[in-house]
Amino acid sequence: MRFMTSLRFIDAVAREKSIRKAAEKLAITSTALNRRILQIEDEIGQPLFERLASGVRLNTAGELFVQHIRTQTAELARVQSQIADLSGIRRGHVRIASGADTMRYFLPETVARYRGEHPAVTFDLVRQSGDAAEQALRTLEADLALIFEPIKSADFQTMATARQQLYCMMSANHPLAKKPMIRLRDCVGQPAILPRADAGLRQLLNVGLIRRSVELGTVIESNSQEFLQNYLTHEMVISFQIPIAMPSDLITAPLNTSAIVAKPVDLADVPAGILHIGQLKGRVLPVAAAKFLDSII
Amino acid sequence: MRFMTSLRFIDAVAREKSIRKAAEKLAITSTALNRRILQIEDEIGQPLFERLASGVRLNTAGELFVQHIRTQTAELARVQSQIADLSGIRRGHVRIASGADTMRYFLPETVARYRGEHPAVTFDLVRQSGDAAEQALRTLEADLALIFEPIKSADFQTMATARQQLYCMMSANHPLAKKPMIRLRDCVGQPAILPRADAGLRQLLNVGLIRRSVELGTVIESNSQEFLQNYLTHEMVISFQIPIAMPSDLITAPLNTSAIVAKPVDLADVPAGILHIGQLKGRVLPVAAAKFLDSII
DNA sequence: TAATTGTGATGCGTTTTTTGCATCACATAG
DNA sequence: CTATGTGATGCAAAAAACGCATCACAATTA
Repeated sequence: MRFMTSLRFIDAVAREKSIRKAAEKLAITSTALNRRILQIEDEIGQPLFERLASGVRLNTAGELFVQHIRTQTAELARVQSQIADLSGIRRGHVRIASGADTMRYFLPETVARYRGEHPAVTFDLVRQSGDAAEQALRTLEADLALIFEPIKSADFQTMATARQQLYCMMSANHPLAKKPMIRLRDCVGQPAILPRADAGLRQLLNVGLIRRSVELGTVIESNSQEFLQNYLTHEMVISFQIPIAMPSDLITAPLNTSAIVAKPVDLADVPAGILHIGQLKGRVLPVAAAKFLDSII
Repeated sequence: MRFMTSLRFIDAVAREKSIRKAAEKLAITSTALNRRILQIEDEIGQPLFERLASGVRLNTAGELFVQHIRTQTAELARVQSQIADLSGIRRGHVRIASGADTMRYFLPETVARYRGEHPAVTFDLVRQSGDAAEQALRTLEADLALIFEPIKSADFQTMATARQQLYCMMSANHPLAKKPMIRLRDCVGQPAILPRADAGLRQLLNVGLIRRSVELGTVIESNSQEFLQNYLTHEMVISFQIPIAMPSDLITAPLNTSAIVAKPVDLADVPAGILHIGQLKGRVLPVAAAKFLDSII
């Protein structure tokens, strides 16, 4: 990196405590090195080194500046490696960070439909917690993020939202399965298996439970959607889910022979949560990502 | 700052989304600007801009790099202003950050003795909490720090230590004043005035109190040493202090007519705390500070 | 005390880099 | 098809960086 040359030189002189010695290591003459230092000191407006008979020595200003140089150098290396990691990124590529909710049905369907129309566009889909997804936007590791409640960062710019009512899921022969709608008080003491605390769904549910003073018998926590749903066929427990993470026929055709049923939770107990689709605030998205976002909206 | 030129240029092009427009604003020709950009892109190893018919546009790598440029620019400005603030700093100057403990007697005596031998050396003495003193070392606002327990940062390099036994202070006609040594159980329920929670002494004392299950009647908290000590003559309360913060004759000549007495707390109840004298790890101190440090040791 | 060694600073001619002009190739709008 | 705007490139001029020789100063050595 050309523009770092003078800074590297100053760092070298600080380490060697001698312009001539540093010049030798840097394979230039001492005069050239000396003049670079004088120039920087001139621009800073005050000396960075004390001149001694035995060489040079950083003064306090110099220590501050060298400290700055070293952190900047490390930062630059980090950015460079991050850019190098990007080299595989093709144009016409969309990178999406999302929670597990949308990875089951919504994103597979949406991406497949889009790729049907634009086969040249490729995708990266990273399953992450909401916090991690926001972080991925910030570091430009992702173009879009789908986050189900709550949005924590002011850097997140919501481009579209979808209301998602909470559903209670259970085996078809569970006592609660006969009700058309679930109240939280129906669930008091029921053995339940829940997503972990970092999931937006869990946080939404917790608020409702506290408000209604209802305690569940939480027997299992897992961050695996597949586990939560498949476990329902093995033990008489309840779980919770949002429609976007369920097979569409579970709600639209609830009279089928499926072993698992989903019943809506009364909105008076748990209000609908909001699924946010968004990007990093202020960022101008790559064309492919912007087009895909349009198609979702 | 000369070495920032190419970076400033890239930032300008990113803002203008056009090399020619940016060149005009920067008062150079578009060819010069174009070549600077090509050169940086060559060094990075991949393009930072997409070339469109209507101008240029950052790609993802470019966004990362420009993000880096902007933070670096802000950081540089911060360092520059910090350096500018330093311009008043004279050579032969020592900057010390310390808690209140050492400001009363130890530092006045030590600095005065040193200045007797080296009248040209000047001093800055800043009274701070332990945490703040460590921070001052890190930002190079101080050369040396004196901290009485606990050291929290790995950046702190202890150069010398002094064991300090805890003393209990009270009015000379306080019931406890007759004892040659104080046990914590003697203090149960005694009205006490204590330093605030960020003082090392308070933390040391708390550990002892919890271990011995002793509760004091804490009537006043203050971060002013003067208040704590002078208040003892007005109300029958106890306080605690370490020798370095007390007038030397309080301990060496306890039979004088002073209205206030100090009695050691049994080491089995509260172990001696350690006063750390140190600097920022890895730093080469200014000559004056190094010499002064030697004289303390 | 005097000579020697090692340090950073500086004048000057040379080399390298940067810049500006003219021009090309390309895309878009009219 | 033309006109306008864009970034890229060859070439010569201008500017900056460089290297050599040398100076001034301080510390060390003889």
